[in-house]
Order: sequence, then C-alpha cells, then structure tokens
Amino acid sequence: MSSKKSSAARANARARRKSLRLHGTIARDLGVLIVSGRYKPGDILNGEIDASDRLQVSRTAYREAVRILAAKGLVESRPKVGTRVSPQARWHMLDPDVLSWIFEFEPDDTLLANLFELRKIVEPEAAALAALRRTDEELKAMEKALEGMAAHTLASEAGRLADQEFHSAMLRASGNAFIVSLTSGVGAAVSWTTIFKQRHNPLRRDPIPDHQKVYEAVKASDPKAAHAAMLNLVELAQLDTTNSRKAKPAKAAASARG
Amino acid sequence: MSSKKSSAARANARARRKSLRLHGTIARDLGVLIVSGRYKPGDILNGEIDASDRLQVSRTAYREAVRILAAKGLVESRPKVGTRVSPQARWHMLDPDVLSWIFEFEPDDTLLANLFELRKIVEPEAAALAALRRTDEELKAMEKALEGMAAHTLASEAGRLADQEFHSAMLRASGNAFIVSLTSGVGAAVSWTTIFKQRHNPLRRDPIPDHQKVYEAVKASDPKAAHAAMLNLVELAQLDTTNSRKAKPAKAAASARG
DNA sequence: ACTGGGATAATGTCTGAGTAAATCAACGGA
DNA sequence: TCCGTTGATTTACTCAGACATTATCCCAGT
Repeated sequence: MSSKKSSAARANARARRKSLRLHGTIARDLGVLIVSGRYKPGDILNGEIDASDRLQVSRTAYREAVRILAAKGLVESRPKVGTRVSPQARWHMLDPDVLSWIFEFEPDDTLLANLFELRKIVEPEAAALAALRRTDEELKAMEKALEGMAAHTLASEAGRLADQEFHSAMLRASGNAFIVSLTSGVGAAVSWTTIFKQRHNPLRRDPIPDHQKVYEAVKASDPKAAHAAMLNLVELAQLDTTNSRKAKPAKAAASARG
Repeated sequence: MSSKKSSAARANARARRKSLRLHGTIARDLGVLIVSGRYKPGDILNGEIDASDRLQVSRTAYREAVRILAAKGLVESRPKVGTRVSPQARWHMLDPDVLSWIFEFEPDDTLLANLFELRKIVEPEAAALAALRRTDEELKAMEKALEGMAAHTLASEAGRLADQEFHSAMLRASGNAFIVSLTSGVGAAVSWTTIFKQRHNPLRRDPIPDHQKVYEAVKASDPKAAHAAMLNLVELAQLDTTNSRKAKPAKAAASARG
C-alpha cells in the first residue's frame, strides 16, 4: 500500500496545482506562508538542507523556489545568515503571483481597501488615456469582451475571463507599458473579488451597463466620460465586495468571537 | 599567466557588479539583453547545457538565473520547447530590477514618457493620501530627507539617496501597501533621471522649494495642496529630463543618423 | 578597549546522472 | 480522407553529493 518512496507525496503535491513544477509549488507554498503572516518579516527560514529534507525535495528544487521568492522581494538570502523574510515594504505587492498568494486566503479588509484605492486611482486615468489613444483593434477587443460577458454570466468561468479581458484590453489601449503591466494584477483582483461576490452574495446587479458606458466613452474618444464611467465601475465593484463581506464576515470574525 | 580555468572570467564577472552572486549577474545580463531588445519576445534561448557552456558556468547557476527572469515575467520555460521570451505585456515593468535593467542603457523616449505619465497619476494621489494619513514619524522622515537634500547636493550620491528617501517616505505615508510597493521602482526612476539630468545638463534648478511645498502640504494635512505640489514636482522633473535629452540626443539619434 | 585573524555556519557553485513532460511524426482505425 | 492514438525525441526538471565562498562571531594579541 504505502510505497516507501515519496511517490505518493509527489503525486499529491503535483495534483494540488495543475501545471506548476516542483519548484513552483514550493515557491507558492512558502509564498503563501509569508504573505499570510505565518512567517513574519525578519524571520529566518530553515537552512537549505534542513528545509529541503523536511519537504522531501532536493536542495536544487528548494533553492530555485527561494530564488523565485527573492525575485519577488519576499525574502533575501545571504551566506552565513540564512534566508530571511523581507519587510513588507520590499514585497512586490503588484506581482501577479504575490497578489494571487495574498488572495489564496481571504485577505484582510485593509489590504482589500488599499487595492481598490489604487484601482480607483489608476484605472480611470487609464480609461481616459485609452479614450485618446485606442486603436480600432483594441476597441474591437473591448467590444468582444463585452459580448462575452453578456453571453456567459459572471457566475461562469468564461464570463469572468471575459470581464478580465475587458479590463485587460482597456489597459492595453491606454498605450502605456507600465499601466499594461498592471493588467495581470488587476485581473487577479477582479476575478477574485468577483468570485467572492458570487459566493457570498449573489445579488446579480447586472454589470453590463457599467462596462458598456466605459466602452462607449472610449469608443467616442471622450476621456472625461471614460474617466467618470470607469471610476463609477470600480466604485460599484468595491461597494458590492465590501457589502458582501459585511453580510458574511467569514472566518476571521467567527474565530475572533469564539 | 592565463590559467586554463575560468578564474579570470569569473573574477571579471564578479568585479563588474558589487555583491551580486553568479546567478544574479547572469539574470541581470540576460535581463538586460531582453529588455534592450537584443532578445525579442517569442525568441527561444539556447538550451541549458548549451547556454551554461558558453557562459562557462554550471547549469545550476544558469537555471537559477532563468528562474529569476521567469519570476519577473520576462521568460517562460517548458520542457521540450525551451525557454522563450515572453511578450512585453507580461513583463513586470514595475519590478525594481526590470526597471533598473531598462535604465541600464538609456531607454527610449516613449518608455520614459510612459513612466512619467504613471508617476503623474499615482504620486500626486499618494501625496494627497499622505496628507490625510501621515504619522508624525513619517513626517519626520520626510523632513530629514529634505535636510539631506539641502546638505548634500543632487550631484552627490548622498543627495540622490535623500531625494529617493523623500519620495519613499511620502509613499510610505500614503498608508497604502500597494502604493508603497511602487517605492523602489519610483526610486530607481528618480535616481536615474536625476543622474541623467546632472550628466547632460547641469542646469541646477534648485529642487528644494518644490519638495518643500509637498512637505508643507503634507504637514498641514492639506490633500489638495499636496496633490498640486506633487504634480508640479513631477512635471518639473519630467521637463528637466526631456529638455536634457533634446539638448543632447545621445547614442540612439547619433546611430540612427549615421 | 580595540584590532586582527581564524573558526564556523550558512548560502553559493559545480558535476553528472537520471526523470518527466510536451511536441511531432508515424500509424491505424473510422 | 480525417481524426485519435501511440511512440520516439528533445528539452527542461529533479536528484545527489561534493567543494567553494562569504560573512559573522569569537578570541587572542596588542
């Protein structure tokens, strides 16, 4: 039954996430432990030999995982000292992976508010730029995404992808490479908050009109209208999300009470 | 004299950058080649054995370098296909390392304009938030940075660090973790553009008053004034930088002409 | 008290072997 | 003729164990 080797453990690890390699899953696991606060800034991780032993993996795989975390600003490793968790200010919070790790467990309200705060700063301006600079091709992409959202509802994976694609196309149309690089982060946030809303509070306010207004302003090359429409869209999204959270204050409050 | 082994090459590589490890220097070198366009999106890098052979390093070191690049969205590697350069839209442009690699060679005007565009969107809003939320400690840090800028000029390393620290403290005071995570990127941009200005056009417009205004608005908890002052500051910085470039159109224009 | 130099403990680097995954072509059945 | 399946091949991936380098810490010597 139980094979001596780690084949079972390995299959388990491989099964938990689709196509991540071993070093990827280790990086993800450690990353989640860090962003969730299980490891705190200043903490020093176990030595490579020790850690790789416990995880039943080779030092190579573990080291590559640490390199990934270091590249994302989560840790810093030096000879003789070890690998220590970096202060939060150094974390690359907008890195898509880091963001998804944060959302792995439900993030605290402050962080969620911060994320919406940044979106409210950047996305309306991006929409305004998009209104000025969009190409026909990008406009077409937004339109297609809009149709996708209408066809499949937001309750389906396809619908959420269309929602992400709408935002992605809009950011692309802003013509600013740095704003574009926020796409995957925003996408992760959009999809997570959407799922969250659907799960806790299926109010189903039709999201199409809000998006439609943004699309039309961009199409009409009206930056002010695009700014207003996008700001409105993000604010409504935030409202829905926070309402959902208040309605069902999840684990944190429950455990705090018990 | 010339030892058969790679001791010379190794010393050379080590010397070129201060405290980067081998995998770090490789990642940096490859990263520069990618962001500078020498390797284009879609290109497939040489295989591990091949590449590590040419670089005279072990596969371990090379692989760790690739992991770093992958973590920053620059490449993606899969068995049987190889490691291919990702489309630019996937690059983490705001990653401090990526940004510094972009600035390694003088970036093109578009990218520079894009960066200032984003700064003009984010930093004024951040200053407004800072005016509302700053703690005494953060205010103190801004004041100290301001003094540092006055004491050492921007021509000195210490002065530039003080400049960065001013922006850093301001972003910290915004109380938004995501905005804070833009610090190192903004810092890199600030320092690079400052160096550039100093090198090409020592006009020496006194930068203190602009910063002073921001500081005072934040101190007075006046978000509107802080927003205006910071926007003004960034716009002046952009003006100085683009003026410097026009005055001395560096290599790009020269080679294009020749 | 201060300074220099070693012991030390951790990451860093190297080598060589073997595993697993994705692509492509050949093949066979519908 | 087309499509699914199978198998070969190439590449990254993982492993194991040795050795090198580096920064810290402690202690001897001044």
